[in-house]
Amino acid sequence: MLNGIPLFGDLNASQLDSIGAQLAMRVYEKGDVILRQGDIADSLFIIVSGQAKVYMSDDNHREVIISTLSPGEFFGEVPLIDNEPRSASVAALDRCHVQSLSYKAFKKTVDRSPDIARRLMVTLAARLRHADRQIGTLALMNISSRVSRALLELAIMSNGQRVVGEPFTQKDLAGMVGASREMVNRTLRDLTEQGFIAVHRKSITILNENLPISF
Amino acid sequence: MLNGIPLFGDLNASQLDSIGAQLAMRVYEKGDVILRQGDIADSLFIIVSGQAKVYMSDDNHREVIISTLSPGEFFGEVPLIDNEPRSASVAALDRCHVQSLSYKAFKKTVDRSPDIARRLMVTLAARLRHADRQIGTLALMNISSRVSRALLELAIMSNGQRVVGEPFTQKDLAGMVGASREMVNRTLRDLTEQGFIAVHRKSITILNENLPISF
DNA sequence: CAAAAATTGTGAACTAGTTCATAGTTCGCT
DNA sequence: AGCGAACTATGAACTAGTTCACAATTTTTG
Repeated sequence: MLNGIPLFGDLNASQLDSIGAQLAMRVYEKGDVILRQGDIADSLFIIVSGQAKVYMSDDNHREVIISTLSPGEFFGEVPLIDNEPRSASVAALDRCHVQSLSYKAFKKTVDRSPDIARRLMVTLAARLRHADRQIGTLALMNISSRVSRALLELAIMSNGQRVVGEPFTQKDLAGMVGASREMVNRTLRDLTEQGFIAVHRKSITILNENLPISF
Repeated sequence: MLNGIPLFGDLNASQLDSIGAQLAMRVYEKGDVILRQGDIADSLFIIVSGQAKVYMSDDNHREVIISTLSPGEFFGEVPLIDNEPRSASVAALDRCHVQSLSYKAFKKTVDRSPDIARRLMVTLAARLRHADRQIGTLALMNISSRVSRALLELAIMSNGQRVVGEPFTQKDLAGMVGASREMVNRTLRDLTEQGFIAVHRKSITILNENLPISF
């Protein structure tokens, strides 16, 4: 969602080999924290399978989800650029296979393939756009519109229908739109009653693209 | 605030000359729109004097201020990277002198001085951190905390005191914290009564760094 | 300097959203 | 298959914040 460009997409075989030697693969179970806000950083991560959430939380267990990550996406790159501690935490939404690459190794790779620097920049730009839109949404829209917007953003095509499937719970949705879990529940009920969506088990199907988003 | 690194800080004289030839200076009066959300972009801007706001607005005249820009800072660079339309508008908060540089010319410059690409990236990273923090603030904190946070962020040292001066009105502050103007007014009154700040004319002095920011 | 425009200040009514409490469901596990 | 944990659902009481209305003050402009 954040960015469809695989970071090491079309390197040649020997380039991939030399990176491959530096990559370490790890498996995280649902709920496992992959990296933590405030930590000193020295590596970058790439999601191979599963999904993860980027989030910040406050003293009292409340949490905002800043974005979600899907296979092919990388994260943890910002401290590489500015040498500051990690600005958010990342945790697995379901079982994840994640590769890590030390900044040291990554910098070497960038030197060999300046095209990767460009991809990094395109990704940063996409994230910035996304974040700014989110700020606008939080500041200007009511909860029902924010939920609608989140659904449209999370939905993927499946059998010709837009569906928001696992691993997203109502609590996750609440974290994404900055609202209580109860309000998300009531909004989903209303959208269902109005025929915009259908909820089955853990998946939500969008029946009508024109979800009510009002300012 | 977003970034103190001047974009063309230490180019040599001939490099600066060749950019200089491409720069166009313009003056904008308070309130003038410098660029507009949705526009196709072909240039980058650098603030020489004055301050500007980056904002998004909805159908009904409500507006969120995403960030403010001070002399030395540049803006409008995101479409250069991803070729998408402008994601926000920028308007002058007071009289501004702004230089514009076409993407074409900028790209040429980047080729000559790869260090500029690095600075661009550092700025993007800073903006992303700032935006993410803002998302967290909007989603997790109450208005009084958001106002306190904004004051601390906007304050500059002046005669050994932290002061938020012109050109910020209560309406601007409201846009920055995603709240109504009235609530900002009431919060400022409360903070004054509690001895945290002092308001004189259009400037706010912070008397006690420990403004009440609670989650 | 006077009139107009913008900004600030505040009370009162309203409303969107939270929080709490509690029950019903589904999930995951041994 | 059965039990505990997590998730979903919903009503009711509460509260933070909005909106409206209007007055007072400050700033801008002819």
